[in-house]
Amino acid sequence: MTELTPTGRVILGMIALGKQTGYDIKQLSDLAIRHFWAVSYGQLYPELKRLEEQGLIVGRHEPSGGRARQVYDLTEAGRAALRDWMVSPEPPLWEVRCETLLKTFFSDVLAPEELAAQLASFRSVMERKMEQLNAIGQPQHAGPALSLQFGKGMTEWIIDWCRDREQQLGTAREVSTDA
Amino acid sequence: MTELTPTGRVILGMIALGKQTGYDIKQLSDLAIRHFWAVSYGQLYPELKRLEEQGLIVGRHEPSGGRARQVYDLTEAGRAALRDWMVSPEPPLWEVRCETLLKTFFSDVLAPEELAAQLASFRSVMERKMEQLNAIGQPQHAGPALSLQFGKGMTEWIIDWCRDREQQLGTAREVSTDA
DNA sequence: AGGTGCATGTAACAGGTTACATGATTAA
DNA sequence: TTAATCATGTAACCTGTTACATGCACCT
Repeated sequence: MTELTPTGRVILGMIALGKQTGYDIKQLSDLAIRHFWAVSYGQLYPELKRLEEQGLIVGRHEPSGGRARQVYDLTEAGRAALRDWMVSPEPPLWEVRCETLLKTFFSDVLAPEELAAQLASFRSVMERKMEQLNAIGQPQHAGPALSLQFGKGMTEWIIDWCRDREQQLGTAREVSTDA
Repeated sequence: MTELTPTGRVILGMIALGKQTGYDIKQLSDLAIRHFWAVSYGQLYPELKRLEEQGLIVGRHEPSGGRARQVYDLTEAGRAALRDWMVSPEPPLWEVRCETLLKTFFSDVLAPEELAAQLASFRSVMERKMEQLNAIGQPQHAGPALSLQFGKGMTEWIIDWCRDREQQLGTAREVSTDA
């Protein structure tokens, strides 16, 4: 069984969706999946070569004009490896790194309005993310549409949570100044 | 200004909360913050030494019985560095890596029940996480309580989302078999 | 002529995980 | 006596980011 790296999986999936060059894959990744999976050129291009060595993809040189351009397709082995991963029963990876939650955890050394400011800063990051998600428009395929819907839903949930906490922190402040 | 690594920040925060040894910090990290921030020994111990070299913490050797034990405290510089980070207006880091969303994005090559199975597998990961969060009990401090509340809320939101999608996929299946 | 987009690539670095090694203490 | 817990540490590895370098094509 061929071992597939995380980035390798993304590449196979993207090629299956019809993205044929490293550049194309990067474009779509940044637009549509970076909310839950980041891809960088530093991983992408070396990984394309590795996948070709493993026989999971085949590339052909197909310049567009005088511009160098490498076009990839899945091999049968590649298609099989993608499918194996897609239906694998292994517990899926789920990782979150949230600096604001870390600060929240340690926030007993902060004044209420300082914590509120941190939550507001986080909220504005999420609001910008929401704008980007809204700018995408309805995807043609069901899979991308579903994952976009998840992204919007979760982002909204987080925005609401922050707003609620900020308000509570503000109210608590007022009450304690009144007293 | 002293540059603080991500793990360095966690350490300073944890020492401020009264955790004095590498082991203690790791215990509390695994219990309470691993849902949004992971810490490993391989980072922890080298980082403790680096922080001491930088003068942000001071350690003293304080064996418990014949058992080697290094106890750390914040210095004034360390307390200042922690505070600087805590109130920093920089846009905070927010990163998610979700394998199931990746599969969802590529799911047009799957049958509906195969995608549903993937979502169910993800849901069971989140349900186990929820059990762990429920096992924690009400924290004494406000910060930890807040971050726990976030963790529970977001986990529940995800569980609900998965259940809804699974049901829709099941229903769609029935309808299409009926037709 | 110059800026944006298409297109590929790498070197240096940062950050983190896994697996292993070691050994004392404490409770069953 | 033996298993769990306390306690520290590192080497090898993996994965990924950042910053840079290169150059053509197309539009204005």
